[in-house]
Amino acid sequence: VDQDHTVTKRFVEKLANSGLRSTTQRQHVYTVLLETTDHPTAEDIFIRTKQTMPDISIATVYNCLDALVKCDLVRQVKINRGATRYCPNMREHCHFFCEECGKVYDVDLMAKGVRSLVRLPDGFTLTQAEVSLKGLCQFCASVTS
Amino acid sequence: VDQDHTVTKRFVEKLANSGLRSTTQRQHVYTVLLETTDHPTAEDIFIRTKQTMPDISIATVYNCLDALVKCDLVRQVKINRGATRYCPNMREHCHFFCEECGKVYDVDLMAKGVRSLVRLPDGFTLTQAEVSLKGLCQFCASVTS
DNA sequence: CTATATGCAAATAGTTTGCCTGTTA
DNA sequence: TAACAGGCAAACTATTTGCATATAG
Repeated sequence: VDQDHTVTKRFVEKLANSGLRSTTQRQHVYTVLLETTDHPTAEDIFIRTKQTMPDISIATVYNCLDALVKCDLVRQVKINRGATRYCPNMREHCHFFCEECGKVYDVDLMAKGVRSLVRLPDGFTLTQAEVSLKGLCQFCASVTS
Repeated sequence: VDQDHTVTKRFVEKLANSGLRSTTQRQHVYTVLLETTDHPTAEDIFIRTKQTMPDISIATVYNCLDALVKCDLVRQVKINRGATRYCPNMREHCHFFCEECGKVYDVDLMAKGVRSLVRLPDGFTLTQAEVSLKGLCQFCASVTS
């Protein structure tokens, strides 16, 4: 529908702003990400993207993800020592990692935002801030061990 | 000196609290970490630890780091898509990653702390919070490209 | 003593690279 | 029609595992 057209236009513009091109592969990868609620790894995204685009390669998935990160359509989420995860939600929020079940949850931040917390030394320039939390999710916490 | 004795005692206790043993290797790895100002990777730590303990293996370094993280003597720092880094500074602070030179800087947080920023959903239990920042350090920012 | 930790080497992720071909603006 | 992006396979880097031996409590 029309929403689709808008997304596509924004998509092309965002990429162009960073000197990057809109390609079929980048569109598919982004679509896959928008459909996820979990925070998939490059491998997860590769598998899901192959459903609509069987010939895509893992190297291209990495390339697409790098492009989407560079133009601020997607952000990387690093939590444990495993694979990097990706998140298409660019609104300010943070990630909660459950140490028991391994799930990653989006958690809202209070109004003031991350920047209010930090006093950068003179001359430092901030482009991105990320907050990540660890603990037990409501389900795992209730299973008192 | 006496400080040494104190550190060792705290070290043994911290490990014991988590049901872990104090070993020569864990002591050396921790000592190496305490001597660093940068935020070394497991590989960096391996190389430095070999200077005082030539027979240590990389698998043991990972084991030691996991043990030190588990008993809260050390924290992991994950920033880019490369190797995990380690930090022996457990006071509340965050990490600034310079996108140009790749250095990691410690940055203080304001008094309120990270927890004031976050409203966890009911039933969630928080054990650790980490803030990481990206941008340009004062040196790289001044070299306007 | 015995559970826990180490050393080694090989296995397994996770990510990047190079080179040639295809596609976008 | 350039410059940029994709496909493939191989290279590389980061981390984990299994098993025999050593060591801490």
